[in-house]
Amino acid sequence: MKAVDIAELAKVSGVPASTLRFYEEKGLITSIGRRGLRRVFAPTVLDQLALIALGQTAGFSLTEIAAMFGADGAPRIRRELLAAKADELDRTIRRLSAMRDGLRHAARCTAPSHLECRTFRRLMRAASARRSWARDGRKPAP
Amino acid sequence: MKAVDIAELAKVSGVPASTLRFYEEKGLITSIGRRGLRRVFAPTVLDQLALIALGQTAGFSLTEIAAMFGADGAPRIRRELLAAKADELDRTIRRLSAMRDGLRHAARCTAPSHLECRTFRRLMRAASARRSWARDGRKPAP
DNA sequence: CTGCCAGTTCAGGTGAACTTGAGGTCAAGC
DNA sequence: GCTTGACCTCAAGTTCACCTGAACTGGCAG
Repeated sequence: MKAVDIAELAKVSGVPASTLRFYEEKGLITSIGRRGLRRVFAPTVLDQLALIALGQTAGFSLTEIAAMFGADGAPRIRRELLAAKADELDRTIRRLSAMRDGLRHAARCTAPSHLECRTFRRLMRAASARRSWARDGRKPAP
Repeated sequence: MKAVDIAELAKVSGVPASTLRFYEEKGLITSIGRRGLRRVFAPTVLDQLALIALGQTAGFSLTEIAAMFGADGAPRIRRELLAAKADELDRTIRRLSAMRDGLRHAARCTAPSHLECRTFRRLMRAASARRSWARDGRKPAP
């Protein structure tokens, strides 16, 4: 496996050089050395980048993702963390699904104003209720 | 219906006073007057706040939400916009579902490193591929 | 040897959605 | 009448994930 410089890495990964530098500064990736001033990366960085992309899509912050790499750059992922994120995603998905259905309904609902549509108002209440207990961190009793 | 001052509105709506002021500045809500210095709001603002919360959960930005109110504060929502957002949500949901399933698998997968798990690598590839064409705005041919 | 050009560092900017802090004001209670 | 405390304004700060620009450096072509 041969080393790649930042331009090549940017090209094959699709990640802009500026972002690669930013990631290195944040400790998400590591350059294996320099050729002159130029960073040189091991090809395994591609895996790390893919992992970063994955983590982002899953909703992890860059800081959280950084914590998932060992000093060697190999992923050290706690499985409970993954399960927890999966559960979180599940909740998000449920919420978004309700939202999508509500939007679909509202889109074809014939009430003169959306405010007069029951489904729409139910959604509105749900959304504001969610915010209320998101503010103080507790869910009201059902 | 009686008017409410900002403290009361904050209490019943769960939205901090600072946020209410911010929303007013952004044109999302309107105070009906002042009592001394204090803002006084019409109770209908509660509906607007609920609508804002709804829009946010649906993924609209505050600017987009602002555009959904007429000058009178009554919602003027283009139905096509709702349908479009519903479609967008649909795509998001699909993506997140795949992610959730992948995470669940990875959480109980017994491969020594996640990098050696097929499912995990498939997810990784999907995530980086998605980013690549998100960067230049086109989806590769299937 | 010289000059080019793609890389480098470092400071600062972006935008979204708010929050915080300093200093000012006013209606109400004593 | 004076104090108090909640609200006011305006500027600036915060977080996240980057991007931009200016000034600089070094390998390589000629």
